[in-house]
Amino acid sequence: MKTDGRLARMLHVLVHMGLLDGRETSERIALMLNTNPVVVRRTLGALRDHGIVESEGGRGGGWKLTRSLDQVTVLDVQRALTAGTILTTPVSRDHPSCPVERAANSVLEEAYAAAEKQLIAKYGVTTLAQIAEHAKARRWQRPRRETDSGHNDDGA
Amino acid sequence: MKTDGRLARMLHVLVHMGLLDGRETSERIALMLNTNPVVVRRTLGALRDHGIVESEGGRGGGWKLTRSLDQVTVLDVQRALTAGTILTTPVSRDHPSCPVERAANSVLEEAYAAAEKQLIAKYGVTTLAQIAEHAKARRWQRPRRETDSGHNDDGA
DNA sequence: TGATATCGTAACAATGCGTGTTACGGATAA
DNA sequence: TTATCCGTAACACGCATTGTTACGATATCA
Repeated sequence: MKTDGRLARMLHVLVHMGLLDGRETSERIALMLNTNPVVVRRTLGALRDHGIVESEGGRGGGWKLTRSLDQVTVLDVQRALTAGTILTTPVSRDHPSCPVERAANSVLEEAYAAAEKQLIAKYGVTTLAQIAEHAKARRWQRPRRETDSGHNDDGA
Repeated sequence: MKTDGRLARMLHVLVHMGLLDGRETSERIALMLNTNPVVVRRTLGALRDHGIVESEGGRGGGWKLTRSLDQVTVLDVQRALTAGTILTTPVSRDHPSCPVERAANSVLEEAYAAAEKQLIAKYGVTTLAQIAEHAKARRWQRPRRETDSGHNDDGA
């Protein structure tokens, strides 16, 4: 199953933006995410609509966080990306009036509701600042090699 | 995101098979699942490989449960369908050596691991017999209409 | 004013994976 | 020997994210 990589990408890049603390163009951000500027504008656009970042056009324009890293939770980003539920319950709709199918679906729905509740709880208490701290801790554990410029490409 | 409907379908049809308690052909099962026989054979084949059902070819052949409904859990079915994890953690792999990306991924992995643990716990204690009971209870709450033959089509 | 840098967005191809279909070979019972 | 059924290959389809190209709008700088 192909997963939706937007949340991970946004967490990644928002932390970078917070650490760099400046206005970044979609071009530079695309390099961080190993993709192209249009994808960046498309996805960051959703975050802008929810007040997490702001964008400015024209020369010298780009993207900037509207709050500090400790004031944005993973849940904020998730909600900005998709309105509804996070997990999609794998129900069947082959015979919607069949009591057996409904009973089977019920079990799955309950299980997924509980799982998602747990996800949301975790997302709600995790800030981007914590991710940044986590990243710094990792960096210290492994001494830097060559030029260490925040994000490095992986010889891909 | 398009979900994998196999688990729900298998739960649905296994309960029917347990209640009917006979050998069912992929053709008849396909009608229950509103699909075609090849899809049924394909999916039930995975369950057969894990000892949940058995199949027999030739005239009078078909599919049958190898155990009673109270001896098959939702987890058994899930495991038969997919070997690895149930949920797919939505990590990014844009710059695998970037500490920020790794830190973001870590958060997601932990959250999903906890959510999946909960799912598994629920799946492990839920048997097909319980689903069958649930279905009966529903049936009783709503008086039957017309001919009630286990599974009815939905005028689709 | 004109050149340049950036965003905003439409349009369309590529990708991945479960699903749907057709086809055909093998096996089993009447 | 014939009628069923399973087993499996092969290929098209649906659907959502991602990738790409293109072009218009806007803001800055000389």
